[in-house]
Amino acid sequence: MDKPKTKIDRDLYEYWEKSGFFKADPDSAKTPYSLLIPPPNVNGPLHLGHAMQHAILDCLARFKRMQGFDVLLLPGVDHAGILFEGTLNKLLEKEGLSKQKLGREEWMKRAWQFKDENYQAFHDTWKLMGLSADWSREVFTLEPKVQKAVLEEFKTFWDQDLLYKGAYIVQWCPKDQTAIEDLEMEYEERQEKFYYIRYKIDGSDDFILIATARPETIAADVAVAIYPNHPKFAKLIGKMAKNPFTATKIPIIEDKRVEKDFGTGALKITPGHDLLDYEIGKTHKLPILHVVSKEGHITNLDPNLNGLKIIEARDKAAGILNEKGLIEKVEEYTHSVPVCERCKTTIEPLISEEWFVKMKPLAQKALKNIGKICFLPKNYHKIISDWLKEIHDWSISRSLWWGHRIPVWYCQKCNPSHEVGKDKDMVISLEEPKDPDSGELKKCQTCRLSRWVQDEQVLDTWFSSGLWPMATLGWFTRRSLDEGGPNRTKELERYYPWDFELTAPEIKFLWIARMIMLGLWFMDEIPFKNMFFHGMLRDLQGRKFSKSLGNGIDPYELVEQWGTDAARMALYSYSAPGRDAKTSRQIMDERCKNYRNFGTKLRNITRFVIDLAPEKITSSSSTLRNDVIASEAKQSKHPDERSVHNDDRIILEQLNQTISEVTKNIESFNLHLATEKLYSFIWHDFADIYIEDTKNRRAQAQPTLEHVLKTSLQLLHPFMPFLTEELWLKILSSVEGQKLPHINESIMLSNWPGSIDN
RNA sequence: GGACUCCUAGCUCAGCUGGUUAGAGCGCUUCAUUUACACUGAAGAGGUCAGAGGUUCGAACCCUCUGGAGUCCACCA
Repeated sequence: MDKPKTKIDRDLYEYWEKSGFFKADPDSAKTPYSLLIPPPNVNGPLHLGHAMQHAILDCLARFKRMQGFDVLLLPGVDHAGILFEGTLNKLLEKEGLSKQKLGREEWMKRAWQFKDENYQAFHDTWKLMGLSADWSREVFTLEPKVQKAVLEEFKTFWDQDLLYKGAYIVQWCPKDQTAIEDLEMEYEERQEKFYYIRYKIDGSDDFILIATARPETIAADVAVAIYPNHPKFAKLIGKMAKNPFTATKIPIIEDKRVEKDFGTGALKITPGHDLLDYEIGKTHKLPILHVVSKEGHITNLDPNLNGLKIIEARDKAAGILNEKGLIEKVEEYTHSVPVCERCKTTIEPLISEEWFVKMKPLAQKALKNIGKICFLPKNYHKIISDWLKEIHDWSISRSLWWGHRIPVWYCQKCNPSHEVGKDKDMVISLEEPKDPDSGELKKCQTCRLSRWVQDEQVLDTWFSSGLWPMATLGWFTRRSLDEGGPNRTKELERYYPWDFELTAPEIKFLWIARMIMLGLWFMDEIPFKNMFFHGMLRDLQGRKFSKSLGNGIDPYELVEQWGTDAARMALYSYSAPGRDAKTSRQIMDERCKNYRNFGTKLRNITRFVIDLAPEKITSSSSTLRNDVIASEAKQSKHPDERSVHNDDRIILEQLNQTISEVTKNIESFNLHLATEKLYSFIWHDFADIYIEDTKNRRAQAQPTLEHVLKTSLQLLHPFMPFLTEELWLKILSSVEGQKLPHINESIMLSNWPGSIDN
């Protein structure tokens, strides 16, 4: 029974799209209003959160269009580097395949295939939701347009000395085989053993007691550090301790970063595998040893543990120490262990060659200007500012295949170790570097050969996503970089900064803060005027929806069962800015059902008002039609002043109040309040009271009935686009007896109702 | 350790800058019985707005404290 309705929705969508109603027009004389769709990650299907985002964006877009703005609702998709690669590799694993087995070329083929599948699914869902986006401007983050923007970003950073490459300690995910940044980690509470180990003092029977959770890394210990003036250990300063595994002499040093009350107050220093140790090692100019490989195995630095996985090595190391009588005691303790946010693998801090961006100057500029952005809820201003104040350098390289490959080429002969610097044999370029004049391959200035190899790594996803507000509008696509032509497209001039952007709070730093910094840095202007953080939908126990928990709610199923409009309305009821909400399939069904019923009510109202109109007022229908077509907002004039019944006056007053309240609430992004008002006005004020009261004076009330109905449809259209359009066209065709909609009669083109000035 | 948010009817949630008897949906009770609409209508029960104190003529809303739930950031040798 719902099938034909879905069919009508699809037809309507096609009608809108073909008529070009979704398209922005940069040449228009209208005031622009721009909304940027946060690009969903192309690694999996859209979920309820996406559906809510799309419902909100679409509502605002439709509202602004009706208000007479030139609306740009720009869609796009993110390649989602590490996330996508992880998902695909898991799929390949099931087929018995892997990255290594396939090789880069074949793997990339599969990757693009997988991307296309998801992409198609996105489009289906978007259209099903009624998203009125300008499809002609859709952007994918790996397309040439974005590549050029990314190149520009990279090159500019390089020229400004904000970019560096080097071997530093990083958070390494052994499963994904790449460095990740702090924001991509989370912590898991684990119960582990805490070993108290004796490090012998060289040339004495004395020892220094050290507490550690990682005995397997002892071979890479290069010092023992105590906090300054430790009452028990201070006398040992200047002496050497002996590494329990390698018997190497290691110095005992003082450093105030050691906590006196943690463990024994003495810390083993392993600069190769711990962030704090790395810092302390740097200060004291200690060597760096590697005992954990990028695969998460012990290296040959420790012959006893060589090749073992971390966990195995830990037990064995403890065993060996125990045999040597070096373990004083073992405690059980719980602490949080950093894991990869994506694959939950334990992170191994280790030294790796990576690229970094110096963020201080960008953050400072952002801090100066962040006040120009209107955040909803407004406390996000503080949250993001606080983070910006504490910013550290951004590690932007990832050892993946899926993403923007770092646009740096090294001379194979002169720069085999891929060193980086103004005086090194390297070139920044998307393609194999060419000479701009001859078009031939560029020659290395040292060896005059043209054998270039590109950097193996790709850029962090957010390096490109951070440019989203600019790249989508053609930032730096108008000129090649060497030409110096205008870098601002018409679109960029017109639609940047964006009027509205929204997102889930979980990517406020990864994405939003980056966009703010990059936008200000490159455009000298904030990227968006209104930044809306919606709440997170959670299950009834307050957990996030996730595939692994299997507690997700498929928006597609809701739409199938209750219709798009009903599903949208249910989502608006959860859209209060920044408010998390608990829900379940059952609760979503209840709400959807309620709004499905509301839709039916509206359908019945229309049947009553239009289909069952009294015969004698056929003549007034032409008035209605003119009214509808002209539809000047201010012209929602009220019908026939002379015969105003008191009930008419009341309903028109209520209508007026509804208009101003709904308008105000949409403008302040309180969609949940707008829908609530419309619901109670249409159902209770209009249907239950007014319509009932007009039954004994139907003919007299008919013009008011039609007027209120028509205006209600308009007010409701941004929220329930399909039903309102269907009924709107029905009203028109009932007047002229036509069946098919004529262009320019869509409710989308009607003007937003204004309240009548009394 | 630092920051933020929340606790309102059985359930899920609204309640703008403090202002008359605190709202919605679902659920519940009673009635109406084919009405444009049963995907309905009418009537109703149900809340000392987490607790305590304070400011105020007046507090669900502002301040302080306590309790509970959750999120984020930092850290856990």
